[in-house]
Amino acid sequence: MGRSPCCEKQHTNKGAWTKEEDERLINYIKLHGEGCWRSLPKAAGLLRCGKSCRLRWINYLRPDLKRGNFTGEEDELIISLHGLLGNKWSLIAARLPGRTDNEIKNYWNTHIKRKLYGRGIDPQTHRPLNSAVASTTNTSNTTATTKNNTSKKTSNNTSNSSFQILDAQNSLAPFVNLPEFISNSTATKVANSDSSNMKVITDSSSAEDSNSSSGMTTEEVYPELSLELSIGLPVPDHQPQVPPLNLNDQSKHKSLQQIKQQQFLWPILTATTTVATEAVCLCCNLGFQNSQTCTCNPMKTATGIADCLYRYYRPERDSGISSGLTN
DNA sequence: AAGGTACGCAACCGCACGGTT
DNA sequence: AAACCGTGCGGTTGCGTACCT
Repeated sequence: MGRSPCCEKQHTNKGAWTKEEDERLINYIKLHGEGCWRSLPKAAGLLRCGKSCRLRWINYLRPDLKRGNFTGEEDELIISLHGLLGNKWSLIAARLPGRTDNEIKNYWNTHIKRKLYGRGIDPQTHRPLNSAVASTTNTSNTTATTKNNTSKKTSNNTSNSSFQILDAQNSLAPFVNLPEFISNSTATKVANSDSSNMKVITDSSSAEDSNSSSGMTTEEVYPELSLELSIGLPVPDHQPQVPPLNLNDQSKHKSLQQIKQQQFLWPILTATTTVATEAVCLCCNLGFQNSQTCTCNPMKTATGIADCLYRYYRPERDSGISSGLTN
C-alpha cells in the first residue's frame, strides 16, 4: 500500500510562486511559526502543497538567507566540505550561514564543478583528472564531464561518493575516512606503510569485491593495513567541546542518525571552518610528516585547506561553540 | 533580427527515516 | 508489527534568459 499523497494535487498550484502567495506564506509563518507544513497551506489560504510551502520558505523566503554571489572563501569551504561529506548538501549548508542546501547544490553543479575541472580536479572524487591512481582504482565513479554536459540531464550518480584518503599534494580531500553511516558506500582504506603512496579503493568495485572471488577479505590481502574507518583527530589542550548528544533534541525532526553524524563530524567540520590562529597539520599528527604526502605549510593558501587539511582552531571562538550543528 | 543553444536557478519528485497510532 | 504521518534530503526537471551564430 502506497503512501497517501501529501496534498490533493488537483487543487494545488504548481510552478513559480506569485508575490501574493509569498506574502501569504510569510505572514502566516510570522504569526504561527514554522512547522505543520501539511496543514499550513490550508490555514494560510494557499493552494499549494505543504512541501512546496516548506521549500519556498526554506530556500527563498527565510529572512536569514544571505543573498548574492558566493565569495571565494565560501567556494573553498564548499569544496573542502564536499571532499569530506560528498553530496550531503544539507550538512554542507549547515556550515554556511545564510546558504541553503539547494543553493549550494545548484552552485556546485553550475560553478564549482567547472572550477575544479579548470584546476584539473575531478569534482566527484577530488582527485586529479589524469591521476594514475584514479585510473587503476576507480574509474566507474569518475565521469569526465565537460562544460557541454555539466549539469543538465546528467545523472551524476554521486550519492554514493566515497570518502577517500588521497595524495595531499594533488587533492583537496582530507585525510579521513568517514564511517559508513555517513557515506552510503564503504571506503576501503588501502594505505601501505609508505604514506606517500597512499591509495584508496572505493565503491563496490573495490578490492573487497575484486578479492571476493578468491574469498579473501581486504584485510587478508593487505595484512599490513588498518581498516579502522575512523581516525581520531589530534586533541589540543583547548579542544573545542563536541556539542552534547542530546537525544531529546529532536524537536526539529533531526534524526538520531543525523545527530550521530554531527557528533562524529564535529571536529572535522570545525577544522574546516574556523580561521587559523593555530594550525596543526593532520599529516604530521598522523605520522606522515616525513612523506611526500605532507605538504605542510600552513597558511599557504587563502583558506589554509586547499593543499592539506589543517586543523585550525581559534580559541576565542571555538571554546564557546555555537554552530549550525547545534541548532 | 531571429532562431537555436547553453546556462542558472527555482521548484518538483520520489524516497528514506523516525515517530505515532 | 504494520500502517500511516510528517518532514527532510538528494536528484532531476522546467523555464526564463543570456549568449551565439
